[in-house]
Amino acid sequence: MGRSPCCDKSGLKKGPWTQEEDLKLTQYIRIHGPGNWRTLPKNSGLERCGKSCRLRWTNYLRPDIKRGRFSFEEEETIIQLHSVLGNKWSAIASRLPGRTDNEIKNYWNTHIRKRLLKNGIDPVTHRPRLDLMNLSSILNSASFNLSNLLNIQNLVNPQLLGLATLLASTSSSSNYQDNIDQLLRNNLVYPMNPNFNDGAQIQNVVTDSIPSSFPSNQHQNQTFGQCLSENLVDKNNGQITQDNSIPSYLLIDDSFILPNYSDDQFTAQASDNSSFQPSNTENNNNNNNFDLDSMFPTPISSPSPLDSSSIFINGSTTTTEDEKESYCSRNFKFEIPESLEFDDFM
DNA sequence: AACTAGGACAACCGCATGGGC
DNA sequence: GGCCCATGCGGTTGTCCTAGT
Repeated sequence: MGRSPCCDKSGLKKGPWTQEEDLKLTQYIRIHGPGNWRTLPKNSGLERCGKSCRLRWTNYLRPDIKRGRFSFEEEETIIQLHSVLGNKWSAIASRLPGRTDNEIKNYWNTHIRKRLLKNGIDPVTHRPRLDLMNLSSILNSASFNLSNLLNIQNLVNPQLLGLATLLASTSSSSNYQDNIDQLLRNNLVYPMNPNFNDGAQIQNVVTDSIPSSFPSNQHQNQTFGQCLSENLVDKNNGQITQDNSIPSYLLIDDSFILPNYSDDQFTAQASDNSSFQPSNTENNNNNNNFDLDSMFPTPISSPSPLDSSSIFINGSTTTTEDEKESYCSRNFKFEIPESLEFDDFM
């Protein structure tokens, strides 16, 4: 049986479209409008399959298509939507005016997906790659001395990996909130301000939840935090809430700053070159599962006290390459020695 | 300058879906 | 309800371009 072809393909042209063909198609649609794709080629004089005409029109010739490089905001939107919708490119495209599903799909596969992989994020689940996370236990294993062999200890902080593993693996357990709360109590993470499409709705809430010890009054225009979904924030009390539908890496990667600590405090460099030195409040939690102080040692590989990309400046729309590059990896940078095959971890 | 590998993106293919008859 | 057709969708392939050697 099998489905009959959409048109008789014998003698029909395939491959890249010529300017002449584009002109024919555009002029025909300008007069008759899109649709009736099966009969369009015959009526317009094109030796193309109707399906091919439709694709050419919808993906390339349509006048409302926005061409050119994706903006930082568009990229954020794609990542966010993909974490919720998966490979529903048309659904994602419907929320990005001027962008086609094909364009978004290509951009995902050629840019975003690779960047996520590079930064240890599974592009399908949007969670940290647990196989990478297992490096933590491997590195801590007394019977396994690869870290010494490769001098990798200076590149990967096992405890940070352990934290990520915990957050990822306990996303459906009650411990999850405990761990987040613990980090918040110790000012080791700060809820971040959304700079996102629906951010305005939750901006105030998140701002309110910034620890009082943080000298935010010095920087009226800058609030800290990133919360990619209002589901993460209880609008009534500003508390971070657990939502199992949100991939846990978002909580880690995009919802919290994991500052680099040095001498029990961290410094941060803002875009206006002013610096922050929030006080480090007392750690009153005696039930630490982690050695929190040592979780954020002197920056592992970054020369600056705190990678400036870890600060998300409210309202900032700057899109430097560094910012883009760091978007998916503000907190977890798995720097793998060149001598180590990245594919070995996959 | 020539060649090659990899990236980027346009286009294709097969299947799914929905509406009309 | 079943069939056919038009269209939509997502995965894959093909082609062009560019950087590196």
